Amino acid sequence: MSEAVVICLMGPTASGKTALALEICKQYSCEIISVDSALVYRGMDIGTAKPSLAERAQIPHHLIDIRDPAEPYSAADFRRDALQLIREITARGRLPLLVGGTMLYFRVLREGIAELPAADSELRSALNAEAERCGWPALHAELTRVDPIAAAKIHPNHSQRIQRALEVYRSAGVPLSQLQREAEYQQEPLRWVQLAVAPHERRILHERIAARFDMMLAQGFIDEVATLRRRSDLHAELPSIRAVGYRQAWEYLAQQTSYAEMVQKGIAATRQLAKRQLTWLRAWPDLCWFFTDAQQNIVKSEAVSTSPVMVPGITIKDAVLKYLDDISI
RNA sequence: GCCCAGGUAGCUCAGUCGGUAGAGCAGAGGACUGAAAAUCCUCGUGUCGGCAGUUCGAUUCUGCCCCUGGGCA
Repeated sequence: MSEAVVICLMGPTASGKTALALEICKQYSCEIISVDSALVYRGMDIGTAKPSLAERAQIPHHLIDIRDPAEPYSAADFRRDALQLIREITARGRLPLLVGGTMLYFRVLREGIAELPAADSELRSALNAEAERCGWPALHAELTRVDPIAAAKIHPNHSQRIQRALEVYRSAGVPLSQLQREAEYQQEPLRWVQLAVAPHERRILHERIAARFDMMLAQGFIDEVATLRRRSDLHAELPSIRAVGYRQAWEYLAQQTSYAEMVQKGIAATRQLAKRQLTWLRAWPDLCWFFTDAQQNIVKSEAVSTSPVMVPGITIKDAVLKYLDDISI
């Protein structure tokens, strides 16, 4: 029996992944697995550009609306959930189509993740309190004593990673670097088809991001955030509320910024997200790239092994479907 | 028309007691193992509004002009 196929559709935010995924679903019998750390949250729809209920009624979508905004979700949770879904979808005789822009999730899914203690909110507050008193470089110095290998890879200002490394050491009693070294990553026996889509010019992506943010505002994004703010248990430190757009709207509703400033900062934060996603993608192995113009037509493409000729000028939908056909999916 | 305050990086502004200038934001590049839409690192030459004067040397002082606020008429 040949190994199961998994299609990954990656790209920066606002590159058109969602629409393209639905086109792929028209040709192949797929179920979509969302690879997105913000789409997991219920009640966060407009600002995350979540696929509509109508779209989700057409094609099964997974890992959307699976958490309350007060609850955490992690890369390790994602790996477990996604592998389970891939098995189930394949068993149904369908094709898993993974779509999203959370590149750490894609990496952890393919390459595995070490067995580590889960996040511990009490330990984290304790570490935050210590950092408040003596600063992160002092905690980095402590990490150098207990786990010099991890400390060498972490910048003294990198609060989040210093905190995590100390959290692991204190709760497991073993250095993070040792647990990572001892981890055995088993490769899943899957055939990965990895597609990347992005505008060939940054300017086009920036225009799409600005237009989409304006559209979200017109669709009632501020009301959506106001509804979240009415809950007493949500606050600005939660991963959900720190999401792009939500953080800025939250500050605006708390009267910490003007409306104009909120719009400008929200758009800038989205651009910065897209830039980080592109940094991941540039270094990603075995990607088949599709670069588009403002009309979502192909400007050029870089296929990996089979290198089908991709005619510039055809739509990205046709180009991707042709590619999938060429490699006999 | 007169008076006042300004005109310095894409934006907001600091500064140079005369020796051609630097922060924040934006932007670019990079990193990334249970918060990842997170978090962190690196990157700053721009007719210092224009013209003239003083000076070895002017973005800085002086004069005139232009522009933008605000005030008085």
